[in-house]
Amino acid sequence: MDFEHADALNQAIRLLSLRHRARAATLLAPLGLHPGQEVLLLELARTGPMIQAQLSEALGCEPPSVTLMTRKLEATGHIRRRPAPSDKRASVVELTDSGSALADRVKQLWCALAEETVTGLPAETVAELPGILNALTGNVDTRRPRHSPGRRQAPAAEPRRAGRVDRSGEPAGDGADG
Amino acid sequence: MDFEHADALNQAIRLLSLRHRARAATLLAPLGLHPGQEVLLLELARTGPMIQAQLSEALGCEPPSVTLMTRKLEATGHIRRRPAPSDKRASVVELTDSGSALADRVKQLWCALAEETVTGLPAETVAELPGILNALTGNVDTRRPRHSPGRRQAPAAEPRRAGRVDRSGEPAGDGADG
DNA sequence: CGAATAACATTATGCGCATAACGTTATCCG
DNA sequence: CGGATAACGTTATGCGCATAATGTTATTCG
Repeated sequence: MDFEHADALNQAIRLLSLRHRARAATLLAPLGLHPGQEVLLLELARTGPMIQAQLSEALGCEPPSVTLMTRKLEATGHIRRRPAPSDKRASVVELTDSGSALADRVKQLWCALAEETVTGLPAETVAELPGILNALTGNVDTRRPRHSPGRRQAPAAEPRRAGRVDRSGEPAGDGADG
Repeated sequence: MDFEHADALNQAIRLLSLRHRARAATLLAPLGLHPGQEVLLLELARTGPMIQAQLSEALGCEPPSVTLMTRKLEATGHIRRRPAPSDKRASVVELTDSGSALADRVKQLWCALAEETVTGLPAETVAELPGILNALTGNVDTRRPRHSPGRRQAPAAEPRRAGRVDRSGEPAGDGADG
């Protein structure tokens, strides 16, 4: 691939990143949220309570990012953190009632954002987009090299399955052991 | 669009952003560069000396970002900043020799990154990607609303044309007046 | 001409990303 | 059992992004 084409592609990705994120920021601001926080709320809404390590895995970001985001969202009362019952290293994160309500609003603006993003594109293209983009992501994913199980992938598969924390709090312990 | 599809798309964009940028970071690190700085060097290499306002416009980011990046790249000797001859508000940014050499290396890794990104995708899809991604970007671009000339777009078109600074230094003044 | 407005670069601050390092807890294995 | 290793969350730091504010300079317009 020559430089012109390479540049066109990389720049296209970069600009989409910037603008999509900025647009999300605009939509999230009235909810008092910053880009990055919304996916954390959505993940908790989808999966239920989980420990922070599982969150960082699910979100595809590093633990310190989750630490800071959960700290802030806890401060605003949208999530709650409590020690995992059977693992003193871990803390379970869950949505509060206000957090659940907020997640519902995030879902709405998330739909609006996606619709806005694909406006004017053929339905066929729209349907293929997630797959294409995920393929690109897989190609450059240094955390999960292609065709390589990697150490990181094996643990990811297990905690995610066991990560669903029952309200009784007991499976949380098992999840943290995973 | 229902939430599931919207989520799939938004998450795909988000993850691509994170991973592509992280991969770029890995490739840029040996050159002592951080993601974001490379496009500044590439722009100067492509267009030649320009004032910072033009740079921020070309890169699609805000002026303070350019201020800090140019400051750092000047500190490492890769660019040079000098006052614009006919506008005391502006400063002209240009590559040094080491900056030009560095830009050449960035071009190489930029090609490698792009090739890595599209590995395994049909050539037809690859050819369409920049266009598709740019369409998405245009849809969510709050700085250049679709179908709206906008105040911002008018000035952008002019300085960019006149922004090409001749080595004589005189057109720079004209550019800054734009 | 001069007040009003706009442009330029900068500083301050906040944000989510990252890496590096750390202390505590849990697990593994000889 | 106990040393080695791994996992967890946290703190510190750096980075490019953003917005808000600022001071200086340039342009506009009555």
